Amino acid sequence: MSISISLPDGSVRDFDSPITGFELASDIGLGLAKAAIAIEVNGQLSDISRVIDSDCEVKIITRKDEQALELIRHDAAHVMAQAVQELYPGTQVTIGPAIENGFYYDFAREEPFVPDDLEKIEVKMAEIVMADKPFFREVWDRAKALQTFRDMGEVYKAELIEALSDEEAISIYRQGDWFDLCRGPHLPSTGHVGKAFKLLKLAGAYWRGDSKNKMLQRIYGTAWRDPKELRNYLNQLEEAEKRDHRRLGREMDLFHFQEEAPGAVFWHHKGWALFRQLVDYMRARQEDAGYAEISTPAVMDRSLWETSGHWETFREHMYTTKTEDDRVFALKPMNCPGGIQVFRQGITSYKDLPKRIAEFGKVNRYEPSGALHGLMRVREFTQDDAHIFCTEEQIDEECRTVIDLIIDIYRDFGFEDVKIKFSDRPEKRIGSDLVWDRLEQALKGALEEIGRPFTLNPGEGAFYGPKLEFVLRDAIGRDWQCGTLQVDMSLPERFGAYYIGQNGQRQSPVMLHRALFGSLERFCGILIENYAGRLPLWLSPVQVVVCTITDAANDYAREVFKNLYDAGIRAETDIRNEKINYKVREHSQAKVPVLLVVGAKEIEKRTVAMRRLGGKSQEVLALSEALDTLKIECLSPLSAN
RNA sequence: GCCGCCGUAGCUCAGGGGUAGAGCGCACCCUUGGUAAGGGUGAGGUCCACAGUUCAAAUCUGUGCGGCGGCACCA
Repeated sequence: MSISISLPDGSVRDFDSPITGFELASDIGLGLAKAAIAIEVNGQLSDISRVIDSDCEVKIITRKDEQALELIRHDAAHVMAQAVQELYPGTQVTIGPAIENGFYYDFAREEPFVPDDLEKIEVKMAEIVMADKPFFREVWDRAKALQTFRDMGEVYKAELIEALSDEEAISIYRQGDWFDLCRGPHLPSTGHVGKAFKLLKLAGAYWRGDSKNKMLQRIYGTAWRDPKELRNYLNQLEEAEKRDHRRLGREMDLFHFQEEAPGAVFWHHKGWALFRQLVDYMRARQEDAGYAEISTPAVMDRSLWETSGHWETFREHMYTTKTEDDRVFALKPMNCPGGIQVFRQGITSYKDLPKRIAEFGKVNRYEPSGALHGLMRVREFTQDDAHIFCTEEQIDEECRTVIDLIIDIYRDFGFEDVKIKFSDRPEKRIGSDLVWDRLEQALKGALEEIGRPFTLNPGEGAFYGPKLEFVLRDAIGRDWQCGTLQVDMSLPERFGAYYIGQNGQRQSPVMLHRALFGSLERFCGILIENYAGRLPLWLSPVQVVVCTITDAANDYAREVFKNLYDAGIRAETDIRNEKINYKVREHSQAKVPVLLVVGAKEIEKRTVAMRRLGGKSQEVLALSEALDTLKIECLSPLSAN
């Protein structure tokens, strides 16, 4: 019997009998054998001790490889579990995978862990790592495994074993006296975890991710190849914290929240300036794209929500109010029912379709308290909503136009990386399966025609129709869901909306629901974080501050300001009795993109000293020249097109 | 909603069973200074709310509200 193993460099090695990964590495070189921590067999990561008994492609994994991180993290989870069980006897282990940037382990224990426990656990983990116990893999008989874990009182592990299919091997990994049910693979020994790990936070997590189940205690940690990488990562976390829109919102005087209005934004003048910019921009884009803007009531009678189906499918998220005369009203959680009422006025001919009706609608949704998060998840927000009423034949083109518009608009805000998710029928839905078939087909068809890649999100559609979601990636690699496009035949029918077809008969239109920013509030949050507060000039709440060197320049500063104001630039003057250093520092920290400094020299020559945010130096320009430059730079991308 | 942590000056935070603290900010005064903090003086607090324990509660206990980190949710 001979086995031939091909290596990544293209070479092939033949062996007379099965060999382990370690033996293979030794055969290649002693240095490699020393560095080897795992192998990849036909692309599948595996223990270094694994026996190779057939022809295959093998890659020896060392600490330098990307896969090493996954192993280190997974092993760190095991080491943590052992540490926890040694420190807190009676604690049950459940699952503990490697995740992006780290790992976690879920434990079942009556008493809660407290933050101080993390330090103790870390110390114990370090001991286990120092002990450098080898990981041994064992395959157990199902009955034995079940019995063993049950005897140990590990009911969650027993449940996991029961859930494993018959053909799946029940593997156990042992590290010293401690062992765990685990699919593997693992590093050669606990020592390989190294020192670059840190426990980060405690959290609750439902068993198997289901809120009907018991809540477990999760401990999150991070682990890296070496302390330098760890430090790097921790710095990254700090940096991310600095661009947190909630912190910047306060520092830049954009908005605030307070107890009496949980999940609702108090927009300050500067934040509102940003918000208004977004609305102005979108309004112009939509007008160009043939939309007509409307506005509909915030509070409407219950009967309308019963007709729309919201009362049935969405009620727990709706704010309602009962009036003196015993009528029940609801605060709108969506704009679509209102939009349909406008469409229903008068008689629409097929010649009038498509009708694109837009609304910057403020909606209120009673979100679970734990979901609230700054501007990103609120209970009251504004959608750049629109409803396109069209014929079934027009779905395709309208969808394609919307998709193009979204992509184009995101680009104007600096987001190039946009992903699309396609969601089909959910369990809780209205409308017949036949209609769902047609709508899903139509939406998917439009997407395919455009030729943009998309991923499938089964069962995640809206209750009235399938949808697309547009996910953009920000400057530090986080994904945000913003735009959405939904196809709907149910609501128009429910409300008896119709148009007169070519044959003179009433027809029910198709309704496309779409939002591009999604929530204006959230989009503001995303922009703030994406730019770390340094918004592009056209979006900046304060574009220019005119700073004086001494109060002899006050009049000139006012004149410069007047010029800026007349040019439509959002400007302020700073004529306080402070040194220029102080003013520069303060406005720089407030992320003002342009400072114009004026003193005696500038007055005399009618110039300004322009300093840009982040710049080290300044440029002295004639006032008129500075105005011309700024006028152009402050324009929104709209005018540039 | 669930688990854990937290709530003290405008902000960031220290303290802690018996007159409430710092830095920054703010006000006033001095200073008119050329590109990331000039100096001095001063004002500012129902220590989240309610209940309980106690001679005495900002401090301990409970409940509520809110925030933070996760989980679940995001139609």
